[in-house]
Amino acid sequence: MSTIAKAMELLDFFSLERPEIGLSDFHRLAGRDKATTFRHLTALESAGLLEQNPTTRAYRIGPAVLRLAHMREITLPRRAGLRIALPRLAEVTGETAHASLLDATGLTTLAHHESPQHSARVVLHESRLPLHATASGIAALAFGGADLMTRAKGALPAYTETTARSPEELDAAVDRARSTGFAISNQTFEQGVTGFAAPLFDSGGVTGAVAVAAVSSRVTADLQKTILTELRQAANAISTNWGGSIPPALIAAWDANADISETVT
Amino acid sequence: MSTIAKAMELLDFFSLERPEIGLSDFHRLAGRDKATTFRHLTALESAGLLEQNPTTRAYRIGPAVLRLAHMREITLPRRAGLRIALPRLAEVTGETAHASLLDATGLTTLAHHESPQHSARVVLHESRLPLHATASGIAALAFGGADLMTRAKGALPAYTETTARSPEELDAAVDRARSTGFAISNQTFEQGVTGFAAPLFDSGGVTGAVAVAAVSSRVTADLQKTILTELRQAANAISTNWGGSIPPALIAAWDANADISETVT
DNA sequence: TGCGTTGGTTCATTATTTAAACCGATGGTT
DNA sequence: AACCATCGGTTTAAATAATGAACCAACGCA
Repeated sequence: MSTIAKAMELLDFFSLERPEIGLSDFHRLAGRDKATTFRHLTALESAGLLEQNPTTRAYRIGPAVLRLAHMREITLPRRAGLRIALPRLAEVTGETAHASLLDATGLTTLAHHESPQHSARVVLHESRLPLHATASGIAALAFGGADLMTRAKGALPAYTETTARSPEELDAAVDRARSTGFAISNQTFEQGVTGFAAPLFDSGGVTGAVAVAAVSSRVTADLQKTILTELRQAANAISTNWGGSIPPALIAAWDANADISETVT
Repeated sequence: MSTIAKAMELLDFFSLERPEIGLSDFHRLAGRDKATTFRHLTALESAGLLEQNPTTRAYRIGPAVLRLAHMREITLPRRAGLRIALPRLAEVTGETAHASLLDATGLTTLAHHESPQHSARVVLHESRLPLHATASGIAALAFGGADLMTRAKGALPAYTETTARSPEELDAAVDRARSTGFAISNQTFEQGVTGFAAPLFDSGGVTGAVAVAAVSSRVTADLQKTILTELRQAANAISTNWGGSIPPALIAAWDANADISETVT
């Protein structure tokens, strides 16, 4: 592994729950030598990707990422395309809608919108979504490249009792999504949450997914039909906005299943 | 120089004007070997900090920075503290207000607000501000550490005829800012723009600057007085919001110069 | 006092990075 | 159609930079 990759890995240890990490913690988390870890951290710091809390000396995300993120959003607007579609999706379905962006290792939540309709609604707290355990991930896998699939099969941690545990189970879920045009996950990532997702495309192919996270107990055949109809429209609108288009195979899958509305098992 | 630092440097070549850069361009810009550059780029890409435009194969900022920026903004809100102060500053002065964040190599614009009062107003198009040529930079230098100053003196590119060209000129400008509590730059970065700035503090010291960019021809003794008064209030409000406080030396400087209102030379 | 932390540093050993040359593909020119 | 420049990407011995065990100093605690 390159030293650059090793240094970058350190960034992955940050999360909303652990926004600041000290040298010794990094040393333990990464399982690398303390001196090595220290040099990596200072290198990242001098680039502005990290900074030290002046009182605790713990490391946290630095200001440079704000500049980079700003630049990306200006030159490659993604959030803008969600501003209409996502609130509508949340409002019409009465559930939580979110969109995420595909990268080398998984999905990153870009934006989400909660419906004010119900007091009980799904609240998202993870910004990184695993490919194998979420509807969004399955949707992306179903219409993404083969390399994505092999990477997804590399590790299959179980989040709930219904998470796909083997490559075969994952294949089955992905095949189902490919033939219906939607991924539906019944509490595979979080208890009590049923996910519905459709893939998103830009000019280069699959780049993410749009999804509805519904309270499982509220999902009826009717609601499911509404969600899927709306999801199809949202995926269309967002993909168009991103300079992509829905591939013929997906349109065919959607059309073939337009009237079928089997409820979640 | 560490290979990590070399790889990170590549990120600095991106700008709003140059949002996508190909391998050969990087090779030329960085002045490093093509194979080396390639390895750095792929390393950054696999970490998600970069991604390739699928059609042109050129590299651009990757989706991982969105996740990191999101996390930083959630756990260490900076923009939130500007939402009241910046619009007020723009409205009362009738000019463009902006705030920027200090990192290892310069200032990054965090947010800006233009006054609707005049049709002619300063429009910012640079997100990176040099320390030696902007009011914001001088303000940060005046109340920042010595290491910041040595770094600023490392390179002194001239943007206009009045940009500080020598370490001595820079020292003079910084000393002036230190004794008055404000940095005032007369067209040192862009023709026709006069900058007024005050430093911002968090719990660890100087972290940025708040500034007003005014159309030079409009600057009168009256307007300058208004700007400085408002700037002082804004710097106070924002620093407090960021968990910092104005150091006694700066309060003293402000108080000593409260009634003096020498116009820009 | 002594123990267990913390963040940070040193230096011989080792492994990775480096750069020149090379490759195939693409695109524009004559 | 042959040519030439340029593109992204790959291969090698040689050089440089990364590594990790041991070591500091400082802090908190009993």
